[in-house]
Amino acid sequence: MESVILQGLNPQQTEAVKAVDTPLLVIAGPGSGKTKVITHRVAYLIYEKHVSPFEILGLTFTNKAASEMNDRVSGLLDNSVAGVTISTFHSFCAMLLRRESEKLGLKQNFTIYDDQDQVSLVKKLVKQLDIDVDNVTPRTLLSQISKAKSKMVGWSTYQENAGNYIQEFTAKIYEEYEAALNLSSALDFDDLLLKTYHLFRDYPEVVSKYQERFKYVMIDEFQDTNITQYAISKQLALATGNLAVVGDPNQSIYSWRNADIHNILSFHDDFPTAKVVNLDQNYRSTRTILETAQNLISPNTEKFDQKLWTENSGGQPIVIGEGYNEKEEAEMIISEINNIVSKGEYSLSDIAIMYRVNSQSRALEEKCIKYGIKYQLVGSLKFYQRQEIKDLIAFLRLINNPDDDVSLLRVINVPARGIGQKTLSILSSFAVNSKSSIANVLDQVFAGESSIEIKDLGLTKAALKNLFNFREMMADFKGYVSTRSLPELIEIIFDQSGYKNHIMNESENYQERNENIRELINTAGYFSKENTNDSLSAFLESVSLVGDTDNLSYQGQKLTLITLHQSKGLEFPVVFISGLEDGMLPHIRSIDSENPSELEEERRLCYVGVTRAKERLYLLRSFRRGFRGEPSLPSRFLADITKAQVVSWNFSGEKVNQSNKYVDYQLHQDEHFDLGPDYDIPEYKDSEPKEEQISFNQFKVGDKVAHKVFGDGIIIGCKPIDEDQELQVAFKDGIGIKKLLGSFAKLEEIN
DNA sequence: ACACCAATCGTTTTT
DNA sequence: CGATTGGTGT
Repeated sequence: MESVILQGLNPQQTEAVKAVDTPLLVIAGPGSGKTKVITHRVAYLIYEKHVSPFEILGLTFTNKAASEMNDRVSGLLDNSVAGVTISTFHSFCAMLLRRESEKLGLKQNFTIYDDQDQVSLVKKLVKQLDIDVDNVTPRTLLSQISKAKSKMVGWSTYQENAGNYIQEFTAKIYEEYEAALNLSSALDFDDLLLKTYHLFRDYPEVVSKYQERFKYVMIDEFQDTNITQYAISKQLALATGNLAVVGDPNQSIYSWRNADIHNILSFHDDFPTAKVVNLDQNYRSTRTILETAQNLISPNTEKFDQKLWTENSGGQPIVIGEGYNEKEEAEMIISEINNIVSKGEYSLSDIAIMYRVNSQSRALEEKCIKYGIKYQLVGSLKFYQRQEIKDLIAFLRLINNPDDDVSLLRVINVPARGIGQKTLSILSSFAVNSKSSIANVLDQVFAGESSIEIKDLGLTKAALKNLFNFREMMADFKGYVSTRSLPELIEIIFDQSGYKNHIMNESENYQERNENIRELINTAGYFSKENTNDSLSAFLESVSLVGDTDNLSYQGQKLTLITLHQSKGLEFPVVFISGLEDGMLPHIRSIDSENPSELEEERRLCYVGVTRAKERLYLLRSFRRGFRGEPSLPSRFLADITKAQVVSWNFSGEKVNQSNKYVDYQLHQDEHFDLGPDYDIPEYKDSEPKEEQISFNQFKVGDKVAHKVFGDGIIIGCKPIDEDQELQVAFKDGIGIKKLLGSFAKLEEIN
């Protein structure tokens, strides 16, 4: 058995798999077989050490990672794995808190506030306090609060240590914010972790229960954990000392979300008996790419000493190119993709374009449309963040937890019910003063439960009537929870709340919004089918923690457009990184910051992108970017890539859409491109390129078409020529590949 | 209370 | 340049 489990593992991987009775730190370089080690280690525990699957806990940071680990483990273990707990930190904690809720005086059906909810709450609090502080936005306040929470600093401690006016203000908001969450029976993401920590700290019998249950704890992407998460891990693993953490400090790119790179860097100090395994053989990339990555990362000071190596061949040189502006840069990228795909060297699903900020995708998308290239934009507009979805979810949350004021305020006047700002601010301030939720105030007003005199509130008759109707409507909805299925319930709310009519009247994107709601109803249907606990509360939790129906999978032949952050954990044969300019990557904020570790993180971000590539890597930059269009310097990171590894894109100001000439890159000395610090801003020789018109071409690669003479065929190439397009079509029946001009060919699309 | 218009604003990454 | 905020008028 042992031989089977350890088969195909290299010595370091084997060492990591077999180290099961000691703290373990695995430094897993990119492409070093990390997932393999984790899954095989689980198998080893179960089959070799006869550990029950129930005693194994795997924690990850993202849902993607959790579900991937789940798939890999169950693939390896033939379903005998049933019982291994693999989940994200956040959902693990949420599960725990629901189970132990009464100990913390928490309602079991607490609501989880996401980013948007938090912002709207903080905005409301700022307004209530009526203090104006310049340059302090709700977002700034929230990020400070979140930072404190992820370091386990409560509001009172924060207040004691406040050293200036802004911090005092923040402390005040922090205090109010906590009170508001409490009143609404709501937890934010940080609370899920923090309350779990408190639970373990204050209830020894609880922590020992879970220590006994989970004797083997593994944490993936350990470099992304924050202080609280690490503290929880220690609480869990204290009894056995059996904590295995896997990660790569060089891929720590989430410090802005309070991940602490020191967790992994000083793990060995916390656990002096820990075995440290260094996975330094790379199986993913060509030697050139790997060496480039190494050169890129080596100036960093906060890192683990690791020298990656590979048995892979050298492969192609890295391609570096510059466009005049972002449009030209996009043109270079997309036409090159079109080129290598038409030549059959790669398919679209082999290729990814990565960038620092989401807004960079726009220029790329336009060119994709122009060339008829299918693409998928990873995670830009999150399904559950869309307005109509959030609105309907808010109704559901309110049914589940009437005290959830944020959700109430969100939907009480959507669609318009004549409950305006005046009314709401009266209710709100009354609720604050009486330390109760708004729903509670309404109960008191209409159910006559207490001393609140209607006239004392100063509400108009119309407002009262509208409030009464809203309350009745919510009560009706609540009645359906036990009698109808989840999808039916959503359908009823959609219809009877007037939301359906509401979005129909906004005919602009009625179709799209309606489809989104259909999608939500479908999702609810799937959820009911697949989960034994299909309660409303469970559904809402899955919505806020599991989030998107996992990135729509990689179906079909599509080019991937993705941010560098999101690319972590993925790999592609061909990778383009766009925007290698100072100010973009590294981002301007990290350059301006007096904290040098921010710059190091940008470097790691670039490193993550580079190490996604298996065979070919293109690094692109643009001379002018954005609407300001100011000239920019090449990214300082480029200076750390040696010229020996690089080939310049032979593009020197010619019109881009003429031919594929510039794709024919040849090694040449290029004065145009100087990696040194004395870089001169190049003069662009031609006049500003004309605005290209985006013509909506009829055909794209992959379309099936019929031709009068040649018969049926499939489009394999597609090159725009002015308003027209030159098509390469592979016809059936031995006719072969023909080049045709779109406007003359009279092709018909067939299915 | 609501709809529309103007001005402003601030530009990262997200469980 | 785009989205969001604020103010206006009905």
